[in-house]
Amino acid sequence: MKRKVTLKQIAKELDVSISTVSKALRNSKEISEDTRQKVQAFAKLYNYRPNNIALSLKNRKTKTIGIIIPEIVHHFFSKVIRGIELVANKRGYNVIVGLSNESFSKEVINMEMLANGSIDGFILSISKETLQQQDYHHFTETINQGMPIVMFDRVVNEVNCDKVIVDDLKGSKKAVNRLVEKGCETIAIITTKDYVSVGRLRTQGYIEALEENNIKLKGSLILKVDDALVSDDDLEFLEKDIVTLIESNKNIDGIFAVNELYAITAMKVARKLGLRIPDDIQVIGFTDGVLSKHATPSLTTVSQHAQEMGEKSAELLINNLEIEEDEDHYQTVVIETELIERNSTK
Amino acid sequence: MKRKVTLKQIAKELDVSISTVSKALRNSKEISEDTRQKVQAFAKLYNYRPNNIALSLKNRKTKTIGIIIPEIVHHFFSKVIRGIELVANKRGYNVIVGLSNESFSKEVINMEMLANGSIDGFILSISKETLQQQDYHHFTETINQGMPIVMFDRVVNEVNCDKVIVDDLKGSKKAVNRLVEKGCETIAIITTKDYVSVGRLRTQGYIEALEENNIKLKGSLILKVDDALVSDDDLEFLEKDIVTLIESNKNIDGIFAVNELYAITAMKVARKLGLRIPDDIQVIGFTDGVLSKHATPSLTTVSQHAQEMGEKSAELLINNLEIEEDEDHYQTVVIETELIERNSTK
DNA sequence: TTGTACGCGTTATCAA
DNA sequence: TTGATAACGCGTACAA
Repeated sequence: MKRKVTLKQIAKELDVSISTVSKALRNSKEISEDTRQKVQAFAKLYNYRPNNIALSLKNRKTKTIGIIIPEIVHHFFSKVIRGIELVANKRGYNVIVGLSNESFSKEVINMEMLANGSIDGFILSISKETLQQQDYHHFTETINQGMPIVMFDRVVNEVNCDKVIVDDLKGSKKAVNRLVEKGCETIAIITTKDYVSVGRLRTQGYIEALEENNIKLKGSLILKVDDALVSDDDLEFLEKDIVTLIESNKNIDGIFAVNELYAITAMKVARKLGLRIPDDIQVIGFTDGVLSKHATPSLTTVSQHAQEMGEKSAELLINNLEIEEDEDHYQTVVIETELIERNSTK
Repeated sequence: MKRKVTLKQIAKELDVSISTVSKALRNSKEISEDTRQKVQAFAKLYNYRPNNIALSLKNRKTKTIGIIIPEIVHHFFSKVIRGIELVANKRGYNVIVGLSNESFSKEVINMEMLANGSIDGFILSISKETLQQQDYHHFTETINQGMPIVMFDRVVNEVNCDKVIVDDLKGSKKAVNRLVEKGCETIAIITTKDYVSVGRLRTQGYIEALEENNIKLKGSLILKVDDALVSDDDLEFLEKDIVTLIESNKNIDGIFAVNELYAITAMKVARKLGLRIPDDIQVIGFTDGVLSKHATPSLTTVSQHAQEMGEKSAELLINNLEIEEDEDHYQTVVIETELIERNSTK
């Protein structure tokens, strides 16, 4: 087993000083052609690579980005990671991932763990618990210590930093407008409780779209779900709620769901009730995941361009890191949504 | 903006030496109660945290695990990551993620990047390109340098290290046996080309199960797909292949597919051809992802226990890291599969 | 009880 | 052209 070699070992072996070796390897022309070649040959032979940790310590930067997300088993978040990783790698950065599991304390602990020198900056999406508690001190403290943060998707006005968001409002308006165009007159929405900001915005988009189309808003057409369908039981409750929704509004001909799972569950329930999609009811979802694509019928959906969000977030962070610029010049980038039409609409 | 404070700064501020501060913070009883309290109070006030990088350099260990996977936008892999992260965090480790994107060169580059001091060990699943080229020198070299590797799922005999695998053979036998039990007599398989080891093993399980049930093997019932359904075009080809499969074997009453996508595509095609599931054809897949659960009908599937694989991998690696034990004592842990019965079988 | 010195691996500065 | 030294931040053996 040949352990990693260090400058010191090479120096000892070749009987020169450490600094000579270092310079020779970096092609400094202070060093004679002769020793340079000798050193480089030796280094190559023993496959010398500078130790990242030592470099990090010396340079006071790690070339590593910390990602904190609520959940990794989720198409949206994994796509964002892919986007981040893509540009991070291209620009010579690594990516270290922490999961908050939607918990405030895990979010705090994870951030503290990484903030102590392991990374140069954060890209994160806020956990639900944090959003509920509205306690954002760990973010502001991190920023105050000079460590930049880029927030994506689940962001919050209280924290001053770069942000990358989806235009949820506009996206859901697009969806509802399309349903109207396709002839729907009674459009229901299946959404989350309001503390999830994206849910709130998408609900608002629904409301505004109806207004703009002069369709009267009806409270019974708005189904607010308790979110986080983790267990199968939750799913059953959702199904029952949807049954009620449809049965108490017999003339529903369009459903807009703020996520994929709500949408395909709605389709499933509708079909069970003998309704046909898209003939009797048209459905549009939000989020472009696997379920939408492979459901039968495939689901028309508002794509959030998750990977692009990741790419943009990484660009923002790295620019911030590398271009020592005026701080407080934070920007919020809005990623446009795109309506992907498939077979759940006419 | 108050930057992170170091021992040196505290020492200077309190007019004591650095080592006094260090000792005081670690509750060394060499230090007088008096100064200890003073130092700790100050440290708390300024929220002192030791710098991870400095610790890593000093201790020659980073408390960080490197994960290299082919693809993160994939239920199986993200679940494995979740498992790894879970036990890693519990044992005080962080997790750094590199994506090979199924490419040999990206796998090599990513590993080199991380191997130079950034991490203590690897958990990885081999990229397809690497499997095809059968070039495993980067793994053996890494191991030779004293950096442990745990491979999961896509493993290879040529490399000597800890491994965590699914019992693909037994899992697919379970599936096929179940189809037989449920009355199927003509069972087709949709699988990958043989260089993907899991595909090969699952195919083999299919063959053995048929033999054990005295069902004659028929070449035309084996559909080997070129894998990696990335584009929509690929998917169309797959659908056509399945159409051919079913139409040229009119009596097919069971399909075993080695992954989720193949399985639900098969269901889709079958339905298009006017066949009913599970009445006319029963289908079983492999991998327990979202598609299986939410498809209509929901898919009976062989669960791989991805999260458990991740947990086990992390345990193996960390044990290896922390218990300076006899090397060459590598083990291969087999995670049992579980048949989850849903509605695509009778 | 406190402080000095050293080493982890590297690079930069300055001296020889 | 080469080498010694300091510094990045920390912990610890040893000296005071």
